[in-house]
Amino acid sequence: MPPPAAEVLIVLARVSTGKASTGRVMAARLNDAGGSMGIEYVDDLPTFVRAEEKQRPRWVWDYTSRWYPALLAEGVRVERCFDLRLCHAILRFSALTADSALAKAEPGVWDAPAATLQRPDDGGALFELPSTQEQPVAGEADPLAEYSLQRAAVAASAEPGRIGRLLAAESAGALIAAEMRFAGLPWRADRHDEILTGILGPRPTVEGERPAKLQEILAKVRELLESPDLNPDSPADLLKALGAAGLSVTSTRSWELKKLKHPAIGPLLEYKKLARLLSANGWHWLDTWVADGRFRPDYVPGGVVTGRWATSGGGALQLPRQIRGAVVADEGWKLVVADASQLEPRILAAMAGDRGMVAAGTAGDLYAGIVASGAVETRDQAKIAMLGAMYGATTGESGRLMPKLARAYPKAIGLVEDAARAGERGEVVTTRLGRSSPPGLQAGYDESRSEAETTRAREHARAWGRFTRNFIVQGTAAEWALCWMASIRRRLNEQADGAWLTEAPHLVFFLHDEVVVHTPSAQAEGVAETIRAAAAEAGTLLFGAIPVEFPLTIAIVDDYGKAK
DNA sequence: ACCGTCGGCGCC
DNA sequence: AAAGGGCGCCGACGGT
Repeated sequence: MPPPAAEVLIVLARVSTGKASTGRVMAARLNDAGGSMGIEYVDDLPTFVRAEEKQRPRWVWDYTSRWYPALLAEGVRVERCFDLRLCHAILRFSALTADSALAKAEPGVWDAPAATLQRPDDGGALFELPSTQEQPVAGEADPLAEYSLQRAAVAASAEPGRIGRLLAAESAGALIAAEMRFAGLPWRADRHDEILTGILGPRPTVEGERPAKLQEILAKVRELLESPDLNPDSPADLLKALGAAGLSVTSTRSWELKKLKHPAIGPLLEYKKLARLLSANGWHWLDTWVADGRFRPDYVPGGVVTGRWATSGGGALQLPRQIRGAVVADEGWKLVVADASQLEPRILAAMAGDRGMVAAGTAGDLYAGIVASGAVETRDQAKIAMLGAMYGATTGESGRLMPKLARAYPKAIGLVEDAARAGERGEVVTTRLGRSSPPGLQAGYDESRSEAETTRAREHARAWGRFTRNFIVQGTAAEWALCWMASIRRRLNEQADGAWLTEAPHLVFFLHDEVVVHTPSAQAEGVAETIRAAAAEAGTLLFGAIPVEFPLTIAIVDDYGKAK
């Protein structure tokens, strides 16, 4: 199904009279040149959207999570949208649209950070301003006016294709985030409880009491450190006890403690491990975040400056491997777990057009390919050197190995080095599709200041350089992942033959370079192929004909714990 | 009792 | 083994 030849847009805005929201919605139809095709007022939005969706319009609205969850709850999906707030955030800072009226305007309501916006289901209108007669939102919050500003910014851009692709991918991500929350990640509370019980002991009957295994280990630690009242959850208390036992450390970080030789260290590290599991993903987490066999975190597209998603609630992007066994497919269904292997270095190679590094990755394992080229001696060295290049390591083995990489792959390493230098000078850097780093640093520093001030300013500049260095890689990888997911969604939707979202294969989880699709068992193999085809499409969308490969590791499993 | 910051650690 | 990028969440802690 190609998109309709002449795209129709429908801009939605809530209607208010005076202070009260009426529940009515204004729907303004635009042709693909942005011209008005008429306005109507709608009382029953789900019915309207369901009917219009047959013409495959692109819905334009202020904020996807204010509109879409209610539609999903009524059994209505949409194929495409523009999320004006997310797109505004991109266009506001993109170097590709820096000359636009949008970018030059004073900050307004469309620049409000996501965190300050009201929750979608709290009933209030997002940008509602007082008025006395029936009309959409007033003044600068008018979505029609905002849409034309955005349209003009894209049209006048040096790279309208790239920036337009980014806005479409970002908006598709917003739809996916809402759909994933709606569907939920299948979660078996009984399995979770079994895992916790196996590691920590049974759930304590008294609130706040430590589980048996934790209690046991704590007793051992207290005895070996001769601190009967030690609270190991308090870094200050622990530091004091360690000092009294003759152990000199300045922090209680695990990797610092590992260096120490003392009989209490083993049990102490064990305690920390278990205490972490209990506090972060224990029974309290289960009670709070899992309901009706589903975990429904709140995904926040565009929540990270680099374009990565954030989440709020339940720490969905930090699910420890220990408990992934609780993510279990429904009876007769499977989980298809796919992750992009070595995504960021491959992205870097493609962005830089570094044929040597691209070639190193074609055989499968990029790090093995780097070793084969003779740049470094072991796979571990290749990995550490690459991470150092992308994060800006200056010391240790990583810092020592990086120059070797720079000699072997001057274009790829040169790209991140240039990004770092640009950041140090206070310049912005831009991803492949056009997301720019925020203007953050005052350029230069005054050499006439004191030595200490100069040192501090220089260190600050270097830290900002490490950020911009990483930004272009992490940000472009995030764009690849958005295109990948949007393509998976579109393909699954086309194959679903009209079946409702949760009755057909659908995305249930996303983790930067990894997706999980919940699917009827019989379709799992086909889903895997769909995911592979989508990865190839994402590569082409970003890099055109450059022969760079993005190989996937795909597992078809009953539970997420078996995926890796 | 509530709020913001810090140390620590989980994920990529 | 651990220093470089990006996050969110926990308990502890110090303030009000």
